[in-house]
Amino acid sequence: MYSHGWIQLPPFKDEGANAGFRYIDRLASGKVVEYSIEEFIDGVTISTVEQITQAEKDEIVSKVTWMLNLEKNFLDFYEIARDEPKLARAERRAQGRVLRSPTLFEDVVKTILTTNTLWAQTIRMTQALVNHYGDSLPADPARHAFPTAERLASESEETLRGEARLGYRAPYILNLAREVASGEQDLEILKQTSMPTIDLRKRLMTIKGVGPYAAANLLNLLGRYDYLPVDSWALKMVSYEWYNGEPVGTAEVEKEFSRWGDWKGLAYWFWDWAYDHKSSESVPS
DNA sequence: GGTAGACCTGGACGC
DNA sequence: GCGTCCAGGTCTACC
Repeated sequence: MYSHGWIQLPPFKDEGANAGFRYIDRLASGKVVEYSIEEFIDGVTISTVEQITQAEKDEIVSKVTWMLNLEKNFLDFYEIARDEPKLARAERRAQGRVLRSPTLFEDVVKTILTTNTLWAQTIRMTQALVNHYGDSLPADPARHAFPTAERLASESEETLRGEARLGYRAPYILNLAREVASGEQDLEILKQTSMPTIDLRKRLMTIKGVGPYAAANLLNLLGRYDYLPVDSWALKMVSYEWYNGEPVGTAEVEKEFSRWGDWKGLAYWFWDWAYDHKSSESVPS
């Protein structure tokens, strides 16, 4: 849940340590509900305030299973991580799962909003999209679900720039929304595809606004861990981990994690970075 | 296939 | 108060 920042992006709502999280969702029926997810013995519990049908219940269970990647087994990763002190805590903490949105459309939009900006801006832009274009939660109309592709597709680039302040990302988001809404782009099928990772990466990079970093981030979310989302943060971490703070490039990041093969992404994601420990004494935060 | 320059935004910083 | 820089990159034009 806390392994990356998604929990901070609406319509997720963090309920605090040991209290799980909430998510406002527009179901296939069009009904907008909020569900709470809490850890339970050997699993999670899901609860809603709203009255829902059996079909809606099944839909929510299916979505939460995807969001928490509950069907994934990480034993192979733990096996190779045990001998690496920097990863030894992963098994103890049951790490490996990375929170994701119910739809890949939402995760692609959010990933594009992480590029070339500060995290605070990513939160602000996501909040703006949700507030302006997401369907209201009937029980609390001030709160909203994530906007559908159809809703975003109906907006103009100027509106997305002016209202949501997406800047140059506005045409990327609009283009994606229109392709998904028209059926030209089927992102949901990519969740279960068996195509090789290299081909899936190429497919993701056909989306305007999705480059090497964004594609690798999305591949990790899709459970493909053989590419690294190398961004400025990764360069900084690797620099302080192995190069005494000297500037490094993508090649150095790739080199340091190459030995983890198909688990590269998870090794990177859950690495116990030296930078975190010494940041307060030697590195400006 | 590699590289330079432009791109929205808003907070931090220096003056 | 103002100008500059830059941040969890990507696209396009050009070579």
